[in-house]
Amino acid sequence: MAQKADYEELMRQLGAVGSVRRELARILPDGCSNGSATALALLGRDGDLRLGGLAELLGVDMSVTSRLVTHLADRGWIDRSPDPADRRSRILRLTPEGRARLAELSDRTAQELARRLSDWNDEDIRRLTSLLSRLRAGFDGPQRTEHDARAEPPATALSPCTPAVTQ
Amino acid sequence: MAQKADYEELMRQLGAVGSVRRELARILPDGCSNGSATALALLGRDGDLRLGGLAELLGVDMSVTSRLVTHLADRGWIDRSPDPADRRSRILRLTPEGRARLAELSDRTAQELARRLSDWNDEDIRRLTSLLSRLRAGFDGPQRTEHDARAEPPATALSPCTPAVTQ
DNA sequence: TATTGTTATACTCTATAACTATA
DNA sequence: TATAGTTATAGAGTATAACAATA
Repeated sequence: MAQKADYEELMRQLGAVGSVRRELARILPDGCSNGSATALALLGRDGDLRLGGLAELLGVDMSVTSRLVTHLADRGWIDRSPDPADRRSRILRLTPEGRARLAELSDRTAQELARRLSDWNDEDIRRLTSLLSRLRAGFDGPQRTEHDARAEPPATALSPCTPAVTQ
Repeated sequence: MAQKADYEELMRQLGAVGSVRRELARILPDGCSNGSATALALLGRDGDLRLGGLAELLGVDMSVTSRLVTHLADRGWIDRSPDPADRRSRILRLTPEGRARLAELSDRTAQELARRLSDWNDEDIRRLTSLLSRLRAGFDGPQRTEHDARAEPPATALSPCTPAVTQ
């Protein structure tokens, strides 16, 4: 186990991520919150999803995701086709307009990050991404105590994109 | 400049930090939000601060900080003594009760992080902390465009605690 | 005049709970 | 009975703007 001071410092830096995200959101166009942008990106990367799956990827409650999805559908960026396998669900998919929107968002975001992180090399960025992915994996699911940790299933749906190797 | 896909993935992982922080906040005692805990930690680490300085360290507006500080003072965890150098300001300082509270919070947080990140070694944690510190540094202050970036002063008050070396 | 801090207000994001429809 | 999703509501957390006191 690491030193307590190391954990404290990690906590402080995690808190600062909030202001970074708010700053990044400033460059997004109208109708595109951070949540909208993330949802579009996930649908662009992972293809068709159901609401629950998207909620899990976003790391927020289904109720939050439901309203977000309504927002995106109202703007014509996604469509919701019936799920033939389960009539309670619908399949979420980017429309061509949504894909164009996503491309624009990606451009803006990449441009802003390149500007803000001009002194970072590719390796730095990938390393941070990988570590954040591992961090998230550690917080998946509800709290399992140290007692039942080994009995737990390996937590499927959220497999990080970056392999998350230690080094 | 990194690949656009790398930036996109970084964005997604930054978004996930929110749910990690919410999960961590669940173990905090009543009256202690993430903001309260962070403010106590900063006052514990950096000693006396004025409201503006604390706001800058927290990365939020002074109005937000003002209410947070009132909350902490109401609970007797900090006191606000007059600043002899500037009668508009007050000096914020942990009380003994605040220090005890902070110790308890640190214990809980370290315990929870140790549990969640049981497969992390000290080096992993320090690396993530260092990278987040650099990330934050890149987003300091208002947006400076690439045109006036060099004319900008070096942004004093927020020197990251971790040296933020590239490796 | 400019700066430090406070307060009022509104906006965004989030979870909880009650509900509907389907499995 | 259990699950997927929707909606109503409430609670954090945040910024903007108007203001007071002081520099």
